[in-house]
Amino acid sequence: MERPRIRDYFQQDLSQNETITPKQRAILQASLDLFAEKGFDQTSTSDIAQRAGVAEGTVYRRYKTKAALRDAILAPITAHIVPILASDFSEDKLRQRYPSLQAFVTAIFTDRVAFAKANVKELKVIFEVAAFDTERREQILSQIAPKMVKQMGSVINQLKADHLIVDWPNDLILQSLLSQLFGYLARLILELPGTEIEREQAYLITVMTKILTPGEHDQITGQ
Amino acid sequence: MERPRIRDYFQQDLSQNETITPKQRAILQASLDLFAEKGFDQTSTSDIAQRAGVAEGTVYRRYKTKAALRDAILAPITAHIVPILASDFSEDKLRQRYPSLQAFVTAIFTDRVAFAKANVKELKVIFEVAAFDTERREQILSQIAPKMVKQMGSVINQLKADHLIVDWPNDLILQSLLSQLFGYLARLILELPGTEIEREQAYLITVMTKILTPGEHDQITGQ
DNA sequence: CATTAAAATGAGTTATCACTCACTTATTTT
DNA sequence: AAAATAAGTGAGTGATAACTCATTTTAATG
Repeated sequence: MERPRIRDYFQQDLSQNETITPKQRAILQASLDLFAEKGFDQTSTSDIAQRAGVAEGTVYRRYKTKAALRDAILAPITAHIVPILASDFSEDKLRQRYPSLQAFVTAIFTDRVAFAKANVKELKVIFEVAAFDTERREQILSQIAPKMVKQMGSVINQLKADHLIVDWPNDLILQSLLSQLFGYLARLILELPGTEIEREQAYLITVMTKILTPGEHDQITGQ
Repeated sequence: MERPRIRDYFQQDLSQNETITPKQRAILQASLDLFAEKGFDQTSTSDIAQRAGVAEGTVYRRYKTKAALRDAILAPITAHIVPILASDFSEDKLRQRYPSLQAFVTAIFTDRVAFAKANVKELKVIFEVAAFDTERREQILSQIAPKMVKQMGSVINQLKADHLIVDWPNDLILQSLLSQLFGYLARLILELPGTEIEREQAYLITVMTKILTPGEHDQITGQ
């Protein structure tokens, strides 16, 4: 159940070249918390200073601008979200052959959901950027999407060869999987009321398995 | 293919009590456009004035604050999104019995997707508010969710009685449907690259039909 | 056409907030 | 322990942006 947190990768990143003081760490933590709570624009640098228990000048010691501060938070997310979401993940989970579709779906999803849970704040910050900054959104996507399509694609092809999965184009398969995951994450991030996480998770796996099971309804309708 | 637009309901709302001048209309339109493009905080009132072709003072004539301006845009959305998303919709589409699951899904989704397409800007503004304003999010949800659950629930029950749909709790059924819709809308709103709308829509219906078709995989797994 | 009311204007005010800098405190080096 | 370097401070600054108001323009009314 121990999941890597983006925070940890951040620490790791820094300790190689530079050191980070406790106050600077407090500033990063406060920024992350506040950006996730109120959004970037609604968070002032004096808010951050107050929450971190430092003077406002200290906020500007390491990071020249407020935007740079956000970038510092986002950097490890975009840098490590790729290995976590695709590569690293593939090493552990994608190499092996899956006996059943259910096994595949369960492996993938318990993993991804746990990761998301451990990094809700970071995801919220990255979603805010992606929502209104077109350039950055495309940049982030261009980092993540191709690798993911490739990695997952190979497993899907394997499952296709074993006739364990529906014979749809890979991008469409990924899309419906991601939609379900995305819908689940949205409820998680927004803390929608009446959400019983355990029950949902089990259901999510059932639904996705069902989507992917080969069957009679598999021809894609419409013109 | 003619879909009601939130804009129209807005106009309708106003013309009952007060009149709205062309300049005030231009201000509302400019606000909506800019809020959707850049986000609320990144839009200044002088931006709005410029886009609308009026003086900045004019912006403040009817709406005392910038927030009130956003509220004025949001009001008809939250007020009419309920009838459109649930009631009105139920009159037209939910009353009739559906011969097949596919017919049901197609009816529902072509409808909802067309509506969303016609109101992308409004949805974007409402999502921004919902993302960081907890109170408003809950308020909006409390308006929409129960009615939707009730309306859709009756149709789902009908389909259940005819054994046309999987025997899951209604809230879980709605959830997976909404996840797929939500995932689709996200791609639509964010204009993700490589999105072929027609193909996606057909696929969406196929996936949702598959989810809802009764079958062997229907017991919900997990502890 | 004259009068009155409403709408619109834009220069001006106030407040906020990102950011700076001269200075103090802590830490490391010699 | 003295000197040097780095970290931290907080009052201050400039710019921006929300908002006001005295005045002008437009529209409505008799």
